[in-house]
Amino acid sequence: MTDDPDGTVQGPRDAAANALGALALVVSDEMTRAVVAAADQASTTDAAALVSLAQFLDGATLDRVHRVLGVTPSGAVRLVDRLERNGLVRRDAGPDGRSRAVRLTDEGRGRARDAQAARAAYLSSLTAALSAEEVDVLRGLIGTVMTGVVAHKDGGAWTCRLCDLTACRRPQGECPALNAARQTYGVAEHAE
Amino acid sequence: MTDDPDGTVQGPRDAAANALGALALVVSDEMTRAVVAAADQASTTDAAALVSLAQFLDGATLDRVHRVLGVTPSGAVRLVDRLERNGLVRRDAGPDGRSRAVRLTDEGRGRARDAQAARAAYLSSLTAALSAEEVDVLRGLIGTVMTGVVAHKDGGAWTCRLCDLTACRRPQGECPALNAARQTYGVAEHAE
DNA sequence: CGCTATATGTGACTGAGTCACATGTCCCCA
DNA sequence: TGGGGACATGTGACTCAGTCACATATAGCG
Repeated sequence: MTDDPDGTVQGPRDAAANALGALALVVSDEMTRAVVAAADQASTTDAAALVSLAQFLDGATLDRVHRVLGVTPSGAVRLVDRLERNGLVRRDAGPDGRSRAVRLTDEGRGRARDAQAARAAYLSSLTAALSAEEVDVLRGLIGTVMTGVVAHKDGGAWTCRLCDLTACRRPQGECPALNAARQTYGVAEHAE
Repeated sequence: MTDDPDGTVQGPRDAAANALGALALVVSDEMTRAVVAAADQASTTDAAALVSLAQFLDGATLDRVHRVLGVTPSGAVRLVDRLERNGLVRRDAGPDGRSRAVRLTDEGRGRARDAQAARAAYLSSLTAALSAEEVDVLRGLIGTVMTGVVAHKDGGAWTCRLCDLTACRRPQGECPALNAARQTYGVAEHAE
C-alpha cells in the first residue's frame, strides 16, 4: 500500500475496495430507483417504510418506525401522515394508550409487494451472469464483508430496511446484519 | 427458483442477490455518511460535487456538472452557488461566452481530498478481513456484476461520481463503468 | 442578418425533514 | 396512593435542496 503524490492509494487491495464502493453506490441508486418507482412513492423513505412494514414492521408503533428508518420522531409522524393520506396505512390503537399501531391497508400491502418484486428482479438481473459456483463464492464473500460492515456501523437507518428477509434467512442460516440489527432496533420476529 | 406464497423467491441464487442488495445499501449509506462528514458538507450532492471536481471535473462547465451529478441545470446553479458561497469553488470564464468554468479553490480541493481519504479508509476497512486471494476473487466478481449494472443503467447520476479513478484504472486495466459512463457524460480524460 | 439551440441564471414553489415544544399516558417509588 | 419523571405522539415554525417555468445572453448556422 503506497501513496502516490495525490494522496490516493494503489494496489489490488485498493482497487477492490474502490470497486466495491462504486458497485455499492450504483446498485443502491438503481435499486432505490426501482423500488420507489414500483411502489409509486415520491421519496425513498416512504418506499422503505412500505417494504419494512410489509416484512416485519406491520402493526409496529411510530416509535419503532422512526428507529428503523432513521428519522426523527416527528419525521416519522409526517411520514405516516403522508402514507395515511394516500390510503396506504392506517393508525390503529397501539399496545398502550400512548402509542399507535401503524398497519398497512390492502393497497399499501400491494404497493410493498410491487416494490419488493422490483427489487428482486433488479438484483437477480445482476447475478444472472454468474455461474452457480460464482454465486456461492460471492455469497460467502458478501457474508464476510457484511460482518465487517456491521461491526463498524453505529447508528442510522436499519441495514435490512429493503431486504427480503426470507431470502436472507434461507437456505444457509442467518444474515449477520439481521442478527446485529434486530437487537439494536428491537424488531419483532418476522411471522413465518 | 420457486416462488413461495408471498411472491418472494428462494434459493441460493436469490439469497446472493438479496445479500448483494443489502450490502450495497449499507455500504453506500455508510460511505456517503463518511464522505459527507469528511468534506464537511450538508448534502451528499455537494460532497459528490467536490469529489468529482477534484478527480476529473475541475474547470468543467455548469452544464457538465448538472449531467454528471444528475440534477437539473438550475439545480447545478444552486449547487455551485452554495459551494461558491462557502469558498470551495470559483466561477471563472468558460470556454465560450455562455459558459463558465467551475474551479476548485485550495480550500475546496482540501475538502475533496479529505472526503476521498475518508471513503478509501472506510472501504479498506471492509476488505481488510479478506485474504489476498479473496480480494482478487472479489474484484473479478465485482467486475462481472458491474458490467451487468452498466448495461441496465439508462440515466441518472454518474456511476463513478465518488470513485478514486486512479485506483480503478490500475493495476489491471479499466473499469467497465468508467468506460461506459465516459461517453455518456462526455467527461474529459483525467490528468495523469 | 435572423433564427434556433445552448448555457446560465432567477422567482416562485414543493416537499421532506428538523427543532422546540405541547399533550397525554405510563409506571415507579416515596 | 399520588407525584414526578420517562416516554409516545403530535404540531408550529422553519430550513434547505431541488424543481418548473421563464428570462437573458451568446453561439453559430443558413
